[in-house]
Amino acid sequence: MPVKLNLDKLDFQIIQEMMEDAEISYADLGKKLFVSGGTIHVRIKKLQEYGIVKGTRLSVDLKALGYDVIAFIGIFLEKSSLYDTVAKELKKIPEIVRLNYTTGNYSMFAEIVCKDIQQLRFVLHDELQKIKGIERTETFISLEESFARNVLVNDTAAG
Amino acid sequence: MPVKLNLDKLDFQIIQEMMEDAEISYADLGKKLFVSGGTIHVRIKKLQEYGIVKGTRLSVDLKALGYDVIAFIGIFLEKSSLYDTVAKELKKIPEIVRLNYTTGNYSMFAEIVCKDIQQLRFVLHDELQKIKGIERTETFISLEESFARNVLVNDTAAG
DNA sequence: CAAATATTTGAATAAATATTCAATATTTTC
DNA sequence: GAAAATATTGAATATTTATTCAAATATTTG
Repeated sequence: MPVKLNLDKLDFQIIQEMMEDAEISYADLGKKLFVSGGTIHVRIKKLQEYGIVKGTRLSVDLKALGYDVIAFIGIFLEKSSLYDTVAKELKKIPEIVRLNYTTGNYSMFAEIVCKDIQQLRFVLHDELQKIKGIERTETFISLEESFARNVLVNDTAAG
Repeated sequence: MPVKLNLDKLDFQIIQEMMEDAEISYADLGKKLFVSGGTIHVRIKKLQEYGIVKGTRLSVDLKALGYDVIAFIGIFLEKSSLYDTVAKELKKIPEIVRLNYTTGNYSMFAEIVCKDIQQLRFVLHDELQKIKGIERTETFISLEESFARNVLVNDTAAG
């Protein structure tokens, strides 16, 4: 059972700012939000205790590293009861970075990151086809990412 | 023109580790990767100069904040030339956190994060429908996220 | 509205950690 | 394979920044 959350505007502002840039110091963030560094400290400690804040991650330019190809894959299963076993197999493919069980047309929805179309072709054709229970797949290759951002967090009806 | 990258195994190991946890100190990361803290320092400086490393982001438990509903939206446009104007309109909707221009069935592919089904309904029905140029949409609500992780980076045919 | 409780402030301090750098080791070049 | 160039080491240092805490403020409660 989660602790009853009682977050105010400042908590959400801290989260929003640090989702963009976690390197900012408590003092500087305090200046930005018109409170003292001590208050930022107390709030972040609270957010960590609540389990809302779960550390920081390095932001990396994957394109610059050569990971140019992003695609989405809609997956049709032979039987939806096969979800767990197929998910387990998909997890073994490192190029697949995300998998969701979805309503609608597809049984599951995957995101894949590759270095080039050859690698994508290999995963789709050689690896996915081997997995028992997948009926067929539909691939949507991203030609351009228009934007990717964080959700705007606030306290309307939260917690 | 990007600087010719010359990244070795250690660079990729540093990136991989810090994509999971950016709070680790140079000394500790050095221990983990069997080099000195000084070497980690030099490598990270290089990665920053290359523009590969772009700061750190706070990792937040959105579910705990009440953002329970994730959905994917396939969007059909009346004419694919309308992409830019529609993208601009979609960017104004804060619940839409990501938009890709894709090959395949749909013209564009969006991801949306909401607090509840009511909010999702509102965005789909009241906001998306208002946008000129959208023919129709297909929504896939995530019932479960099986996994979400970073791609495995390495130097095969990189940079 | 007074008392009790909780929160914020801001400066002092402690702690952590990035940075520096001479010595050493490794790799590359000719 | 010797010389030159480059990279690593690891300890010393400087710097940053989290942490602490008493006083001041603000908020809640009966």
